[in-house]
Amino acid sequence: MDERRGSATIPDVARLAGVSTATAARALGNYGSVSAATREKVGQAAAALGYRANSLARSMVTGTTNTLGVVLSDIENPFFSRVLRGISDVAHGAGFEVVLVNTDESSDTERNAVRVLTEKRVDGLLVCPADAGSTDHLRWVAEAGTPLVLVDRRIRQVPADSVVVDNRAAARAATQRLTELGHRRIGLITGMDGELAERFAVPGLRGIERALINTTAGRAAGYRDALVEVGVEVRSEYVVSEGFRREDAVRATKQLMSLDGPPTAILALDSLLALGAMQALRELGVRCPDDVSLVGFDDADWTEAVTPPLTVVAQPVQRIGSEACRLLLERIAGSTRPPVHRVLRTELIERGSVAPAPRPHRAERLSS
Amino acid sequence: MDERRGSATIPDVARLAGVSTATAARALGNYGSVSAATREKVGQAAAALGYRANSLARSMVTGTTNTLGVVLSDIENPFFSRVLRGISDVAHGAGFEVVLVNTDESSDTERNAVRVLTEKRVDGLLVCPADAGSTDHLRWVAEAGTPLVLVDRRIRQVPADSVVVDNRAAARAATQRLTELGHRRIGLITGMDGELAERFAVPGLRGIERALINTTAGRAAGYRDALVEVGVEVRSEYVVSEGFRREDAVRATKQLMSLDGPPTAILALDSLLALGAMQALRELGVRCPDDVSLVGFDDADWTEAVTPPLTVVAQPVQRIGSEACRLLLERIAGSTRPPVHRVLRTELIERGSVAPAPRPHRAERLSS
DNA sequence: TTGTAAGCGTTATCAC
DNA sequence: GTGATAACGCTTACAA
Repeated sequence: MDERRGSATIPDVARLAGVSTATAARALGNYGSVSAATREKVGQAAAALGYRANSLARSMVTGTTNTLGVVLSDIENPFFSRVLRGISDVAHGAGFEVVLVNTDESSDTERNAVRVLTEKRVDGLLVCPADAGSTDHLRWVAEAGTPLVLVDRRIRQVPADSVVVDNRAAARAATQRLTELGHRRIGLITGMDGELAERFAVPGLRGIERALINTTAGRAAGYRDALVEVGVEVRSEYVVSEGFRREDAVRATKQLMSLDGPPTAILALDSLLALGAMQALRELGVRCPDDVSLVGFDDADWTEAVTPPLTVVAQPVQRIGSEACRLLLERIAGSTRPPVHRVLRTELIERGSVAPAPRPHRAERLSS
Repeated sequence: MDERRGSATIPDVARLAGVSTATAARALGNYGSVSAATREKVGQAAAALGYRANSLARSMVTGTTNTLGVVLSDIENPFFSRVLRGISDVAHGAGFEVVLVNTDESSDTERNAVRVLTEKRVDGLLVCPADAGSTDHLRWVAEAGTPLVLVDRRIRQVPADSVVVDNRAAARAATQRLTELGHRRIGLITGMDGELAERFAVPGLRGIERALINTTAGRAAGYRDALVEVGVEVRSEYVVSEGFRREDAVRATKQLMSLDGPPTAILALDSLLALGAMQALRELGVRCPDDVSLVGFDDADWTEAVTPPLTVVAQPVQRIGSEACRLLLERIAGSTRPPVHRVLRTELIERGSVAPAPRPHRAERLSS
């Protein structure tokens, strides 16, 4: 009724109801004990004044905000938006709000976000760390006692729970499937940025373990594992890194197909890259899977609808978020057990984009 | 250094630095005037104690939180995740945090979210309203003086800024392109839920204006407009609403194609529905665009990579978010001009999925 | 430039 | 069950 700016406060309500502020507060906040009669009176007064609680004041004294901070690379990326969905569902189910920050893989932005969020006194933090190198801010958070869970990327130096996927095993399984079908010349589209790609540009991808925190690197390692298993040399021409966008994968694929002994199969390390590979094959007039088999990562919604339907490594994306949030809530509730590290399983979903290797001439096999 | 729980406060820092709390606060908060020397002293003391500001306390006294509340239907939906991206970029650029709530199109959840967010004293609210029917909570917000901007859906009863797309014109343009190419039997896959669909189940979609706030309804109206323009009767068999998921669109498409005079073109009202239509055509062995032309909404990343590349109505999705956020920031900065309603333009992107109507027998034309 | 002291709107601790 | 009153950590007149 009374539409004053700055709205009514508990003392206002108390005055109108003819009780003390303490009583009014108890009635409005549903704590302590209040008689039914006063509760009613206070409720009416509050309604009449259009009273709205002030969470800030409450948080100041209770020391809890019922808010979680979430720091991700890029919410526009379907992977992260599904992770966030998992987080959000669990959080809201438990009565927590979610404040979100995009880092765009910038470590500085991340550091700043973590600072701002702790200053806002979030009850806990979910972070998908941009860089495994600079982690002092995360260590600081963990050690300062703010509950923290690492999402999708684990960093050993940070003593916090984590939820990740076994990227290495996933890529290995996908590559194994291809070698089983006789493929020996298998292209890998990684999307790694220049710096990272250079680090791996050593023969046989041997630089890779150093950066296993990195999702892409883990997958690349799995690819190598599978090749080594069947005694195939890892050749650097077959590993291309042009960037993470679709157009980059188009270029990468064309580059692969223009090689002297072009690959008979391609593994694309995420769904956008797979999309680009698919587009490139179409543009080149190369038939999939007849001429080239294609395997992607992430079971995006289009993978089943395209022609041919794409064989993919599916990750439990939403569960990454929900599990992480669940762990965080346990910490917030007071759990003090040592850091937990959940590794979720992936699944190879076989659809139409993979076929046995064409023309498996013995000579070719040996030469690759 | 000193890792006490609950961390250091301004008085602690002040004591260590040998100054008053006011001075310390001024130094730490970068306001008022402090001599370089004291600033230095205070800074050192703060570092030594591991001081972190408490935004809650600051907000209590300043009355501003530098936080925006964002209420959307479903962050997992690529459309909303891109809207959010637009919001987030503008917000962070201006020093605001974003707290996000998913409503899943539930009006109750939305109402509750709005309450919680105002109690948290967000500086402004961006809402994509679930239901045009129950809007008292939004009116309340607007009238209580909390800046509010409606995103992607306008509600006339709520006196707030809004940013939307001209869905009707967009669908009309797409349909017009099809009629220009000689198509007369044009299927529409709307995805509307049962209740809504029923309301429109009157001949010629004449119930549609009543719910024009609804995105889907606006598009359906545009479809009708274009047909009416060329004197084609709107036939209800050609308008199917099986739901919003891909599988629903698959069913819907198969239903359309099994009609006596099956459509020669299909308009799918969002990107997931287009995906389903595409899948269904493949499963049916119907060639696109030779047998049936297909137009979708939203320029999703896969639309250019599939075979054939999909003709779509592109919306400036991210700009919906960024514009909305910009308007909100203006309000927060104190603008008191009357509500602004931005209507963003869409663009028909013609790719390979549309071709002239096959076998345009005069008889068929008239009969539809 | 610096210090004193009065709030901001709650909850929490006591008495009664 | 109810009422004073002291925090919570900060900003902000106002004075010095």
